[in-house]
Amino acid sequence: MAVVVRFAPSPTGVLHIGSVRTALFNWLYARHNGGKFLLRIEDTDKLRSTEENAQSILRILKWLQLDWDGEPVIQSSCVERHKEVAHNLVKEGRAYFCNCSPEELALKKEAAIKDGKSYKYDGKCRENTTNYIEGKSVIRLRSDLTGATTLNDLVQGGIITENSQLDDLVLLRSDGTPTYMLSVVVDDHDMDITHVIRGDDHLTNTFRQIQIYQACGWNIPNFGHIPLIYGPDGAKLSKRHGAASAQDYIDLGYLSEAIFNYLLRLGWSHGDEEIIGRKDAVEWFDICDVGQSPARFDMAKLQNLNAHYMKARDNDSILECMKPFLKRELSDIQAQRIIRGMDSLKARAKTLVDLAESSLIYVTEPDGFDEGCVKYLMPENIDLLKDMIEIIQNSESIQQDSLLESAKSLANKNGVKLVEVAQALRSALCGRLVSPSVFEIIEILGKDETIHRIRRFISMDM
RNA sequence: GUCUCCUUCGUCUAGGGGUCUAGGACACCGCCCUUUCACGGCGGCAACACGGGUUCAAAUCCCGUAGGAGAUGCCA
Repeated sequence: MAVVVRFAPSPTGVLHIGSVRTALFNWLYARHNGGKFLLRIEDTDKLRSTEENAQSILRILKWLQLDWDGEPVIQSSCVERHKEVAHNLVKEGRAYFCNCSPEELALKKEAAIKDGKSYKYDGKCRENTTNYIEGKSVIRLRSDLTGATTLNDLVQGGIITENSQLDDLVLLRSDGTPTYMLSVVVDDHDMDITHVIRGDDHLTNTFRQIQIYQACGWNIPNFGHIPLIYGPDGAKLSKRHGAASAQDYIDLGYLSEAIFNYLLRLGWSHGDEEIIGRKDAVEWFDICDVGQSPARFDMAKLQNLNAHYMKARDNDSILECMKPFLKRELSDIQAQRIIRGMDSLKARAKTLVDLAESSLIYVTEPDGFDEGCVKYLMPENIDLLKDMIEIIQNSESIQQDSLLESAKSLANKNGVKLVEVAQALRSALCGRLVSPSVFEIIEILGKDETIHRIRRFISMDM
């Protein structure tokens, strides 16, 4: 049987990082099995859905290279079909018109809670298949409330639920629009979905949906419910934990391959493998291997992975990725400097934000000096810097190895350690005490810029 | 409240009855490398939630307990 899966986000907000993982697992499952990965935009909540959100979801899937097959299905365009299915169900006696008002129901619910009982619709209108009141009636499924339903979940295993736990769910609202429960089932059936892989939060809904499948006389697809992603405190990951949307992580300076690898390893593993690229992921992934327990999001591990993938990228492509974080245009000479210094820069950065920040040394002279730099404006340090200016000026080549040797002998001559010379230079050139090798920086900056920055530093009054 | 699911180092996980004095990775700590900070190398700390069974043998199977999460909408 050919595998057909789908990712069905609703464009009522930004794409949650947990949804991205759901998309990833669906995509991997499809690609691993040579099946199809379809997309469905669930925009039936017209009030909250926006075109902008829909576009941003597509953009993020593209960013992660989770390519989908065919055109996305827009759920709102299937509404007539959903209605038709609901009304047919009434005709067949599998559903009915319920004329109970929301107020009436709310009262019953309140009473049930007061009695400490769980509320379920009492089936008052169960026999009504004829009296449809426009604008008032809803269509409810006549659920089978006897026996039990068994779900063989691909991730969670066998789960049995007593049907008596269910009640007659609403299929069509009083305004005539279909509910989510109906829409998903109809669309998944119409799209020939064979495997529904989705978040754990839908697990209990699945038993209701199975009843809809049965009422329609349709084949029930396979289900796989993947655990939700938690924040560091063990609650569902959300905005209050900081970054929760995919866009948040893009803005934080993470590479798509780092996100891909991190999300994949969250709840899934392949022996001791940690660094897993797309090719191996497709080859190794199986939904059955996804863990049953929820995982907490660990930013430190993501950062580690991101650092790895930044080093793995070639310098030109990493510069392109970093540009948006620079928030300024680069001249050719600035770009060339950054490229030359990139190997050293990359080794020190966890994110593109870090990288952009540290690359600034090749873009402009320091626009401020860290507190610790002041020390290097003491007379004896200024003398060292003046000597360095002379050395640099008189050097035929400012190749970093020879500069290092010169600095060593200068330090020696003055009875100080090399670190004194290096930190004085670092202060002058970078305005801070942390950077790649100062001699590398000098080599890349060139004689003129280096001497300019040192003189500027010496003349500073701090 | 009711129903459902989950529970191995701080975190992600390996483990599917004996090979477990429980393995890997991140984080953390120490050492080495070193002009700073990183990178890298080496080493260390650290876990089977608890209680009962089953078995010659249990992290692994079963049952409870506790804790956590989700669902219980005319939201999706």
